[in-house]
Amino acid sequence: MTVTETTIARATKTRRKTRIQREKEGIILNAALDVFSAYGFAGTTIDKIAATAGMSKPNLLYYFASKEDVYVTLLDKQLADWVVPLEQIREDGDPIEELRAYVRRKLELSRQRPRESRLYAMEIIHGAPHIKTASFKDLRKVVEEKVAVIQGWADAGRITAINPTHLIFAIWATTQHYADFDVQIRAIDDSDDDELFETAAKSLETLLLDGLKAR
Amino acid sequence: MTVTETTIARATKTRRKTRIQREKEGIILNAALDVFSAYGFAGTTIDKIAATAGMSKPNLLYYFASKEDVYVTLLDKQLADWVVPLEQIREDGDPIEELRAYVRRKLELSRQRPRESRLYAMEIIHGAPHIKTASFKDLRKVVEEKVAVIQGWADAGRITAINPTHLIFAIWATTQHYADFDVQIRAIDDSDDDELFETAAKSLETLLLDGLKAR
DNA sequence: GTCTATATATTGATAGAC
DNA sequence: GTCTATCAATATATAGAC
Repeated sequence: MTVTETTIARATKTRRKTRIQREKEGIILNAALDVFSAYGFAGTTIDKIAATAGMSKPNLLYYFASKEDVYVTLLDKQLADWVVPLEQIREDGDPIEELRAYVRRKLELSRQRPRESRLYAMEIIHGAPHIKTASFKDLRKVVEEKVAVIQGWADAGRITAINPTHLIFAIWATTQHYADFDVQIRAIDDSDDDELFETAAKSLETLLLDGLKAR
Repeated sequence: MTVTETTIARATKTRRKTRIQREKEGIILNAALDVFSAYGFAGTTIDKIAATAGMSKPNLLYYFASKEDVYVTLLDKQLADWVVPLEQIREDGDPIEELRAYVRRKLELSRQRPRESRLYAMEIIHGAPHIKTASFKDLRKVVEEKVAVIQGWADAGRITAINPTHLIFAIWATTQHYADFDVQIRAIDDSDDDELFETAAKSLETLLLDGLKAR
């Protein structure tokens, strides 16, 4: 066996072990997202997560130090993804089209990742006890940046005057509502998934953006 | 002592006892609203509520049979108040003015009763395990009624075409956002309470209603 | 790495004295 | 009506065998 072969074998072995570990962690995190987003942090037991993930409680605790460890890992991941759609707004694009695309992205996330939306919403409603001040400062920085962009558009007369911060709040609120208040919406509206989200998208564009078109 | 006097004394005594009981229950419910809205149902302990209410745990359980009993009492109260602002929309009023007043009422509630808003939001996000199907049916009925009213305004050309159901969803989402996501909003916006809500009201009117004005 | 068994802590609810 | 003491049930986390 050559040195090269040995190196490859060792690297492969290490890599595979790591990959398996990551797979297990992925299974746990996916199960945890199910349970946390449905029952909240306090309402979730390690047993429930372990059962959902198809393993025993001590086995789960072999991969994560504690229930809080699992939760914070999940939350940090969500926080990182949180601002991405906002960051994608481009100053040099067409204002209405940029905002329209932003609303679409956020609504799409509500549809495709409602568990993440609910997890985040619950954490905020509870006063964000697990979110570091630094994370909020990062969010604030991105918001301030995009607020300046939108204000610039308004100043240039490319959209009508609006408070950009509250426009962003309104986009967050309306799009996330479809994930977070799903139960209530389903009790009121009988549309199937496709129809509901298509109608929501059109309605939100009309409501939030039609009034912004410079005349 | 005459019969009349005895009767009065007895009635007074009974009445006073009931009033005191109601006062105690009120103190407990207020404390419970504090704790439930901050920590959720599972995250709340009877001890925390009792301590906030300034009494012992067994004393609290003298007035309410269980933790769930306290919670459901609060939730039912909130459910009853929930649809009132919507019900107040009048078909024979000016459409934009009726909707404007509705937005104001909902925003005002977010400001003055944020705990109730958060309690309700958490219950919905968790899948509304304590809300009876009948309650949702009541809500649905009121929504359908007002959807017909708004649709009628649109059909008559008094407002521009919009999906009334999603307009109502948007009003709920945006107004409640200021109560439910308070922590996040405060991390982004430094305005004091008065300024924040005044700017929010103006922004929501512009965003949600300006586009609806018939032209 | 995964299991069973268990130590330790918390909590909902009750018993019973005053 | 209010208290102290306590029971019974859960749940987090660990010990230790395999």
